[in-house]
Amino acid sequence: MAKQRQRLTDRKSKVTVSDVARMAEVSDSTVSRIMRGQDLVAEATRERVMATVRALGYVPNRIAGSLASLDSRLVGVVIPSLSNIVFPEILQGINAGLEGTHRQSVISVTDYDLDKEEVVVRNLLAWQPAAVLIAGSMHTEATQRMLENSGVRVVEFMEIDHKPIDAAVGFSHLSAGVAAARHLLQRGYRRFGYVGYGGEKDRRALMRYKGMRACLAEAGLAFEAESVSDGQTTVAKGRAQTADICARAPDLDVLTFSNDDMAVGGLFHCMSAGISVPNDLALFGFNGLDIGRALPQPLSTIRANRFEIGKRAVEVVLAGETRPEQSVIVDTGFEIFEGATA
Amino acid sequence: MAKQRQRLTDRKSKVTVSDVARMAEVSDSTVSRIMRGQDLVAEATRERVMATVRALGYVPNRIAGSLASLDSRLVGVVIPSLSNIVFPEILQGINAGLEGTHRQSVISVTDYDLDKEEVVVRNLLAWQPAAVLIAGSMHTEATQRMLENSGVRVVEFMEIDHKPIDAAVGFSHLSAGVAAARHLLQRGYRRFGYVGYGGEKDRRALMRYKGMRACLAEAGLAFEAESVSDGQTTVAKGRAQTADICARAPDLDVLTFSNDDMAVGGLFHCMSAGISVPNDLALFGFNGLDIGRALPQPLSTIRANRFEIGKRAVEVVLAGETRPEQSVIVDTGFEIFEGATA
DNA sequence: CTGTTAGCGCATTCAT
DNA sequence: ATGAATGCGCTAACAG
Repeated sequence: MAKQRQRLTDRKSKVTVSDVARMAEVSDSTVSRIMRGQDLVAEATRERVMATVRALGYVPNRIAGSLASLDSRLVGVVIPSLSNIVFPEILQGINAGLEGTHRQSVISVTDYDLDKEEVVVRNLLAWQPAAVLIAGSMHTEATQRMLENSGVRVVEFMEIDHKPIDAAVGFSHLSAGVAAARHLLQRGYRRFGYVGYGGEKDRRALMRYKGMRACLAEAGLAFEAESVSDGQTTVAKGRAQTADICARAPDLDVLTFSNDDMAVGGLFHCMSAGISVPNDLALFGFNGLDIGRALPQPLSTIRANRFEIGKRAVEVVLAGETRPEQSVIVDTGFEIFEGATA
Repeated sequence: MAKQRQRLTDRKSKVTVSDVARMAEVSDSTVSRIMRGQDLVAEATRERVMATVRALGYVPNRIAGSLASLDSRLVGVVIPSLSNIVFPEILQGINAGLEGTHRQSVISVTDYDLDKEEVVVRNLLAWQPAAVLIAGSMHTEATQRMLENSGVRVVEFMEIDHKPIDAAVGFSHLSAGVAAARHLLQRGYRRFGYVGYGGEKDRRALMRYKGMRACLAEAGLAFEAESVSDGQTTVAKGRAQTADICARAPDLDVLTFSNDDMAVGGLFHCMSAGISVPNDLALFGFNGLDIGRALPQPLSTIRANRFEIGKRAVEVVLAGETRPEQSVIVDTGFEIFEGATA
């Protein structure tokens, strides 16, 4: 009785199915059916029920619903960073893929820290997600085990240079590095410098670097100077590191960057310092960001499609609830964009 | 019996508190207490239980936990876009503010569509979040009502030019527009052009525009040419629209942009077209993005602190579970960055 | 087409 | 310091 009264006055007290059912003079199940859009209900009752739903401002409790149906409709997403523009782009692809399904993404960020990733994955699995989309292939043993044993679909995205837990969507960063170096060698460059960020933390940037180095080695060459910084990737760092490497190694003929942000900064340094690009010094990025194409000289780079990686990753998990016998690998590829800086 | 056996073989079947309790020979409540870090348990039992937790790979089900405790520990976040870099930056601030608490953010994107926002908010509230952080102050009537009646803390972030439902964190975009125009007038500019995106959809860009226009009007001036595009904000669009407006109105002396992305594109056009900045044409942006400062000529702009907006928004909801009598307004401010382009 | 009956997995009294 | 009982709000058989 007291509780009853409270229900009517306390704005925060939740309206439940039973409240709606009682007022509409039907059973709970009927309300539940209607709310879930099942079509085996009489049009008349549906309308009556919907009217009281609106009158009471009833919002179904998905927590209770998920518990009862053992389906949370959640898709866990684990990314290393939000400050590197490529990850928001992947999130856009994921959202696009999820659009129209009844699934919701829950995003967690690891800051490129594998221990943090472990915590984040544990917390995510606690929500009983229908699937987990996780950036990268390198995890702690515990993370690996949790993901394997969870039984849910797991897509490791960004890279495909490994045997996935369940599925992988992305491209080979090693091959991308090789392709970049080969392209630049073909164009006649011989004296290479490297400007990057993240060091050991961004394994994928490292793989591209290794790919380039291996390709150069085959040609009897090596990077003559390198500049690698910590933390996040920024245009400002690219500019500063380029200034630094130009001072230390003035005779390079091409600078390869871990990514476009850094390369754009490199170009800005050259503009300011009066270095003619690509005649005095050529620049080559990685990612194919929008900004690179809008520069006074379009940036030479390797394009990869982040949006598509996100979208395809979702498609893989939507394709089936259970893991396939054979792990799935989707190669979204990459392509050289010639541009005007190399 | 059959179910029992399934539990042991089927990797997907979940381990529950009861499984752990039975194996560790304690009651469910004891396991529950331990998992929640309550300290009124004997060290010996705790260790025994934790050992079986690890052995079974038990992960507590937060859905069940939330239902039982009526606390989801979720914070709903509603943003219009992921492609505009300012929103990922705000998300970083939100994550930073949430770090260490036991709260998790759940992000939804509206694409600047108020009807979509309504759907998204309804879906979010279904998860019984402890709070909702939502960009902007303009909502449909239904959205407004849902948020009001939800009883949870609601922070509208980005703008503070309105009476909030509960709290607002951000700054006055109108004032920012006025400040920009006043600054440029003081520096002697008289013939203004405007380059923007989003049209009616990005209300905040519109507010800044209106602020500028009002300030110009006071000085007996007006924008002599304008170029506004649809869709998302990109450097490429800024460049194209600047080219367009320069062709149509060659005698302007300053171009104001809806934001830095567009302004950077504008600068790129000028570089390519041999227009001397700021002598032939001055450029003024908005946001204070990293890239603007790394340009050969630092971009003149208004800086606003997105990270802080996210962080402060979280602080407001962490400050208390119930809405204060008086709605809270946090002004994170903005500042003119002189730069070298105006 | 609609109602009844049982849980989903856990947190929370209240005992002991 | 630990256990037993109750219910969070909803969905899923199963009846009718």
